[in-house]
Amino acid sequence: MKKFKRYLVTSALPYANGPIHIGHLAGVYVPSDIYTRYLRLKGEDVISICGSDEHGVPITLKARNEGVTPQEVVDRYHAVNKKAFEDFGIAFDIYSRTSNKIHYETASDFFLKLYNKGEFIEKSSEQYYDEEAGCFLADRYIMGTCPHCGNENAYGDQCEKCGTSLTPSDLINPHSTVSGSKPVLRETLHWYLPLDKYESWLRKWILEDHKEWKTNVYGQCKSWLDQGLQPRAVSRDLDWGVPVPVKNAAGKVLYVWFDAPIGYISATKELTPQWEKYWKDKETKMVHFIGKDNIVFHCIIFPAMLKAEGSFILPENVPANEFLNLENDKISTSRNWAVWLHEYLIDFPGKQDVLRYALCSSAPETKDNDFTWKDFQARNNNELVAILGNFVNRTLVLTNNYYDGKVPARGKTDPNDNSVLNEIVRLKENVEASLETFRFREALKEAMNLARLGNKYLADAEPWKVIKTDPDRVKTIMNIALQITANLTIILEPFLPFSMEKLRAWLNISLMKWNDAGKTDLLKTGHIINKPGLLFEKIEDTAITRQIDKLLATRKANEASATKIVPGKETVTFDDFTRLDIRTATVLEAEKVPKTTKLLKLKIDTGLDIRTIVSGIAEYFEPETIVGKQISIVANLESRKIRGIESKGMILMAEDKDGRLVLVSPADKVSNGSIIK
RNA sequence: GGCGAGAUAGCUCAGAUGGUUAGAGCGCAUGAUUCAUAAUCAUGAGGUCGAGGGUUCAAUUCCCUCUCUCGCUACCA
Repeated sequence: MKKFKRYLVTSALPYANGPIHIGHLAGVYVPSDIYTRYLRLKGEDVISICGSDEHGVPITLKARNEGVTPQEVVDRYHAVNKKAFEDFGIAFDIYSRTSNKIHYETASDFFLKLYNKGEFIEKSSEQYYDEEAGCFLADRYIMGTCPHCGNENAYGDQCEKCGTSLTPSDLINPHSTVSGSKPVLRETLHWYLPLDKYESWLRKWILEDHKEWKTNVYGQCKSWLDQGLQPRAVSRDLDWGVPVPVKNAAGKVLYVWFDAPIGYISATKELTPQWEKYWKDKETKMVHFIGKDNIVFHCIIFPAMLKAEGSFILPENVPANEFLNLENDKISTSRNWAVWLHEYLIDFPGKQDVLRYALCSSAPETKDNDFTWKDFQARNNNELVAILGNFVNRTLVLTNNYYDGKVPARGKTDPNDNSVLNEIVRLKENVEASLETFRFREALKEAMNLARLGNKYLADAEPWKVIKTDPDRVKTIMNIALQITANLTIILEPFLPFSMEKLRAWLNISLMKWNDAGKTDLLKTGHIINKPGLLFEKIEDTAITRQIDKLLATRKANEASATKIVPGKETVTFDDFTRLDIRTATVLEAEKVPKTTKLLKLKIDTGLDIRTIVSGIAEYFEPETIVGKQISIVANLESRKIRGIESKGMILMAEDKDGRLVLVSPADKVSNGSIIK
């Protein structure tokens, strides 16, 4: 394995439109923190970089909804998250933010460098524009009626009612949320990064030179590369972000995906004037900790940007994790289905390490995983308390009872003693090997095996019995138990920093180096230790029940809002109504449109004619069962080509709250083409 | 529909270039023990390794098809 002089560890910049939850922690920040602490313990030159990602449309939207400025929104969450990370013991060297001046400069410079090198393509396209407000509209700023479910408050990119993804032109009655006016298409100029230009280089760099990357990461990259890369716009029309630093770019900012990863660079600049040695020296190992949603940005796009710039190093590894679920349900900020870090820190004061332990133990390293409060409780009570806390407690209590807290001398050791002492080294090496390959669950398990080893040693050696017959032998036993305890303070330090600090205070020692681990004389004979307290305490059912009840209340609230009836629409005239030509018809033939999931191609008899309608109902109807059914259609809807098939009209469906579609049919058979009025 | 990842004991996960009884932790059962927060230690029960086919002397491990979960992507008038 190549040896590096220094390390640059980055953790995905949390988006500053909401607080941090356990999903972020398990996927990104706990692993990156363990890795960083381990490297520091080894005495490596390492810096850990993070900060708030503060640009982008969702923040401007949130600001608008709350009637405040975007800066106020990001100030709020930046403060909350910075403090929560600190309190939780995520030891970044810097937690910066992308609304900083230094970031604006860095991002502008980066853009300009590429611009001057001619790395961008300039292209104009048509975008929606609000003539009243005088600005271009992001998809999110356009609202209208969802063509799918009739929700009048659908966004231009997605209908939140039925989950359908949309483009603004799909909307019925589109209007700008800025001024309420009807948006028009207008030409606008943007810069594109031609990712396709880097495709073959990326292919080699990832697929050939980094076969050691995690399979989920490698596979995802391969999938993107095989699909072929397209030029990607690096700018957009928005007034919140880093302005595009060239002329004729008024009202344009860098696209958030372009400026966010540059945030790693600007944060490093802010941290140290020596930033370039971390970013531009081949002997630096850069590692990006991210969640799986970020793979494409960190493995494809950002490396392409760095490569285009020319002077930067590339990541050695991108150990992306999968997602964490909560009590069998996807974590969701908007549905409030989450355990929020800042709330956890209030509900479980002083228990940072318990959450760190629980999240690391079941981190979604190879597939999505589930966090449950019961598991959290079990991890604490059966492992931290029973195995680790208990071993430490018995050792320190016995030492205090027998020797008044003075470390006894180790005399002659027997074969079992020796194999236990050797085992310490072996475990240390195992932990190290796992950490180097980003297998944090395994590393933690091996580290805990040291406490298991200690418990077994005490049980086998039985000092409480031997003390009656051979007190000298007990000195050796307790010396070994104490050396194991001292080793724990090193090996578990990256995982449980708060508890190990406590333990060091009881042992009356200071923090040692990683390479001291494995030594069997960490505590000198005669060294005085202090009276211990409890390293961990049991978590009672009531505390767990309270958390589960909190989630149940959330679920109930969500269900109530989900079953809420869509509000009535505004009054229309009778004339409006009669403009719609709604009729009965009969399905003659039905077949699935090839290579689609939802589309059914139907031939129907409308009484007027036999025509084809394509409808997105294939998930709820088998072609065989729908043939012969009498249905209702809107016969005079303008025709539209779907998947190359001319669709004339629309089939009427009732959509249940769970999204299930049901045909709207006449109660008795009537002749085809009967008017519905 | 396309692509990627996954499916192994009640739970969380290892693992095998194909080869005698498939592993660990937690949970569970039994026994031992009392220094310790009813903690610990030992032993044990639990798996046709997602389903079906194929290749092979031999497959859970290789190949094919399928099902389910997650993600990306196409599609929904």
